[in-house]
Amino acid sequence: MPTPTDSAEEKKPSRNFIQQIIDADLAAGKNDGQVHTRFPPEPNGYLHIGHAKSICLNSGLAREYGGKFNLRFDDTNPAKEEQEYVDAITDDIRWLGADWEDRLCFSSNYFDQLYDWAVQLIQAGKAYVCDLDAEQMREYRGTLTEPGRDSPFRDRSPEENASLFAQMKAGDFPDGSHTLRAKIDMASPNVNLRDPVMYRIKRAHHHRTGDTWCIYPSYDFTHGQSDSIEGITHSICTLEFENHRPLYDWFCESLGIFHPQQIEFARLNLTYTVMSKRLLLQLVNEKHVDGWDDPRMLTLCGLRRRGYTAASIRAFCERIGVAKFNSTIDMAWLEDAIRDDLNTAAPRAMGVLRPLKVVIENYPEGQVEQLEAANHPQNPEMGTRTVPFAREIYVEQGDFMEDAPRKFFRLSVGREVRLRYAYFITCTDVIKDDQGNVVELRCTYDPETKGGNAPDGRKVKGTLHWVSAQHALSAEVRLYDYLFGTEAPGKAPEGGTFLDNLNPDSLEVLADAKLEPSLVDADPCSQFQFERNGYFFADPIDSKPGKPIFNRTATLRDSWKKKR
RNA sequence: UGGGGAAUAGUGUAACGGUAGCACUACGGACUCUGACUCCGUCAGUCUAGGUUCAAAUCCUAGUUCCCCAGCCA
Repeated sequence: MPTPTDSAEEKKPSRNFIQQIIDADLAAGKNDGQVHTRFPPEPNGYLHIGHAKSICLNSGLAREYGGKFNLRFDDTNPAKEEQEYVDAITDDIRWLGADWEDRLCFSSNYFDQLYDWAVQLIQAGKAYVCDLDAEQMREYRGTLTEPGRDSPFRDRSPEENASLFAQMKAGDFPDGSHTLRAKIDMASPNVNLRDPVMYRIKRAHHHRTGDTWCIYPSYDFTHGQSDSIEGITHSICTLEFENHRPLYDWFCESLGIFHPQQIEFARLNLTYTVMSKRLLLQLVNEKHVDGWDDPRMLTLCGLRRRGYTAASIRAFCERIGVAKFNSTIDMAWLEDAIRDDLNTAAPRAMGVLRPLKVVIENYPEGQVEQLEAANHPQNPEMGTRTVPFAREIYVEQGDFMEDAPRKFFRLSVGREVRLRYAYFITCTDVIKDDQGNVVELRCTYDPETKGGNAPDGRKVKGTLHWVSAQHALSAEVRLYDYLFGTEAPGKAPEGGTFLDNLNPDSLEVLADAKLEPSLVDADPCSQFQFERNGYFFADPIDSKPGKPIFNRTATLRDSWKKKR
């Protein structure tokens, strides 16, 4: 008789469509059973969460199938590419945890081979040098609904083309004056096949090849062959390259070289953010954020500085799945991933973000007690620490309310609450300034409740975090919120730009939060849950010894806030 | 009015002719020295219209909607 356990075991883990294709390839004996993937960034910007999806997909597949994963920079446009980006990208990928072993590759390493292949196509009558300038070429290309016209230079002889191409390489022509084009079909309904450019003349300093070349291969003439050279079995890319696949096929077949299988998937979109390199660059250049690693940016370095762990980003990429549907993932998924990770990993501490002083009138003046607190209530192995308690403490301003509703389980005159790991206290009086603002609370404590339990068995509904006033560490704490205030910020409002969608409250700096003294030694990059507040990350750049600065990674869920 | 893709709860993603499942969100409840975590529950879905079949998300036909392509960018 089947038990529930039996039926649960029968459920197979679901396979995404790429895994299904690879399963089928392996079953058919393709590629000698090998799986080899790659991540091919252009070093012209920083990596963001969308790239993480691709990195996790590609490196994850290689790991799953016992295959290999390459990192290859597609660096064919020296005008936009820089070593700085190469360094930042390799750092980010390493941090994310993808391992390319000794296979750090560059398309620019294949420039000689690519040149030879171009000559091969010329000799085969499949490529020609064209004298049309950029504007003329556009006119000849036709439109989406009308075929293009053949270039007047299309029928040059292989000998003439070879000689002209050699001259291009030798620097005999000015930039933009000539191109090498594939001779395919100017009437093709697929515009990518209307004699695409293979080489252009561009006198620019390349970050790796320097000034060796004045002609550079186009991406289309480089990408597929680079995959081929590296023996990439499954060339996984985003949907917009689907239209290019016939062109890559044409190059591989015309050249008679190994033919990787290209598979396209939908890129990641997230609510409340923009993902395009252009817009991210604009945010940085116009200083709407503090740089590429601003914790509000969904760049990998920004997320890292916000306190997101690599494991949480990997888990996120795993959960969102892979498909061909253009989807937009709710930002809540990202937050869920980091909360999930940090909930088990982060030690707890007490920090009062918006302090309100409390004087415990019946507590002896000058007395200090060292109380024991658990570093992680669900995980005793993380040990305990000591927190000092004294007559004057700080609590959170939001933990007091004058005319409190019944469901408010915190402080109000006459109400009793527990101070975590300390005592029960009862509020007796409120002190206000001239404007009527609450500036101080007067309370009494019950000495019998030391440690947080009442011998008479009475219960309190609320437990508050607190910090001893005289022992408190004053620290800067940065509260981050969504950079944009609208779900689809890429869509500019009528007559405006996406910048109009920026959230003016995305950063709040608290100059004088009061933290428990043990945090004075917090190492840069260490992470804590400030109980009842959220997860915080000691900023690696601005923190100084004895003066940590904390970035809020994520808030805790707050069902009380929702009720109100 | 060219070509290439895609449509399953609010958001994602499974089911590959045989009980539409899972996760996130939302909303209830239990538990709680974190209004956290955890646990339990509720709401909610096959783009439309025909057809084939004992049986259709799945196969066929016709439509609808959305995305991509006219860089010497990638």
